[in-house]
Amino acid sequence: MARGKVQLRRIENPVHRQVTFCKRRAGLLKKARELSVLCDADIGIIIFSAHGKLYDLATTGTMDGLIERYKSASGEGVAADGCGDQRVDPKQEAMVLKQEIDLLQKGLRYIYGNRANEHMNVDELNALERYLEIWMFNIRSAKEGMLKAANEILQEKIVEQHGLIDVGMTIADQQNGHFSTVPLLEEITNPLTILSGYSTCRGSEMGYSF
Amino acid sequence: MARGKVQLRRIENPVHRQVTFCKRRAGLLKKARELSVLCDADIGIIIFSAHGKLYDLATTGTMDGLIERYKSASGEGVAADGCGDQRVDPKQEAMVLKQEIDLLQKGLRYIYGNRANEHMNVDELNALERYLEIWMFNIRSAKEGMLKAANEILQEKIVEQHGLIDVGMTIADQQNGHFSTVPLLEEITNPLTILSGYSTCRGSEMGYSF
DNA sequence: AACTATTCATAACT
DNA sequence: TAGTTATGAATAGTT
Repeated sequence: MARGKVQLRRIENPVHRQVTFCKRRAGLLKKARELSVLCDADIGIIIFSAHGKLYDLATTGTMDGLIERYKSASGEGVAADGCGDQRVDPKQEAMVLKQEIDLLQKGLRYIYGNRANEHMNVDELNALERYLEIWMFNIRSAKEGMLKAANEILQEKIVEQHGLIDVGMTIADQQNGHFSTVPLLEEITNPLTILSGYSTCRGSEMGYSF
Repeated sequence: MARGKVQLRRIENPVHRQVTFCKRRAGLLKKARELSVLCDADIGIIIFSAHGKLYDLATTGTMDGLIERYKSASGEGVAADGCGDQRVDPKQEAMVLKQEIDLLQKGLRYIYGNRANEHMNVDELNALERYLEIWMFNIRSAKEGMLKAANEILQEKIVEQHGLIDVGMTIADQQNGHFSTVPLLEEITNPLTILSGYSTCRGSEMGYSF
């Protein structure tokens, strides 16, 4: 690296070794966070110092979530795959879901809990923000779908009862919350698919008015 | 890096992203091996690519061994809180938090899971949306706070170094993610208090620019 | 896959 | 323990 090429062997001087450990550990975690953000990867790192102290990083959710995902992914092996690209393995999707929940719980603890015990860096905050934007988009889509369904039912009833077509718009109040029994939209495309790679999602930019 | 500074955000071009993923993944694993040898540390790395493919490294023994060690090492000492935040009844706040998490988990299952088994009515969707807006507001506030703190530090350094007051705005890059060690804002007013009853929260309306 | 111009990480030093 | 600097490494864009 600097001021002399490094030999790839254990540093004998304990002081030098400790200093190098701190610096390189920070560098390694930084690199991991960068890779995670740049390439949309989920990364977990576990480091035990020579004296047994634990340092860890999970770029997505929690380490436990990543470990579970690791166990299911590595257990199956690559061997008997056969069938080509099944786009979504339900098991892995469940793992991703768990990670998202973990991240959100961490965010909640951070926001409402004892802040001294929680540390979220900018990367984690950005990831959480991205999830929240996606979820909000879905929720608003769902509400809009319920509104449309309700209006269609209203239209049908009006046509039945009056024997003519209502030329005006029938708009149910979006805020009145009385559609509890209306079935939910059957298909809301998974935003992680259709929106993957988007960075900012505002309702107005999506053509919706909320 | 090289030939132009990299922006710390997801690489949009899939080809570039894939190439960078391969290069940086190799670099990360190399750094981990070096740290392990130089400083006598035991390191495990788990990487899931954006498409779910697993890459891993265990510098000592197996990943499973490291995971076991991680679980026993990290399992200790989350319990004793003691010094809580006295402004609100901790018990009640915990209940509220749990309810929020339950609602969010339900929302997640609805969005990503088997929709047939989940039923959310408009009231629940509205409540969830409100929570998401509040959380997003908090997240953005937190990010802005970190940005301000970073800028203050930069300002101090500039003043120190040049012995005069900088009249321009110093804006740190919000995306570079290098504020991990900046202490988080001590006070973010609880939005459930200040924002209760608000219906729509847009960054632009709050005077923030994201 | 190989090549560089650059930026980045860091070993030695303070 | 923290900050600076000279130098080696990593890598983004390119071929």
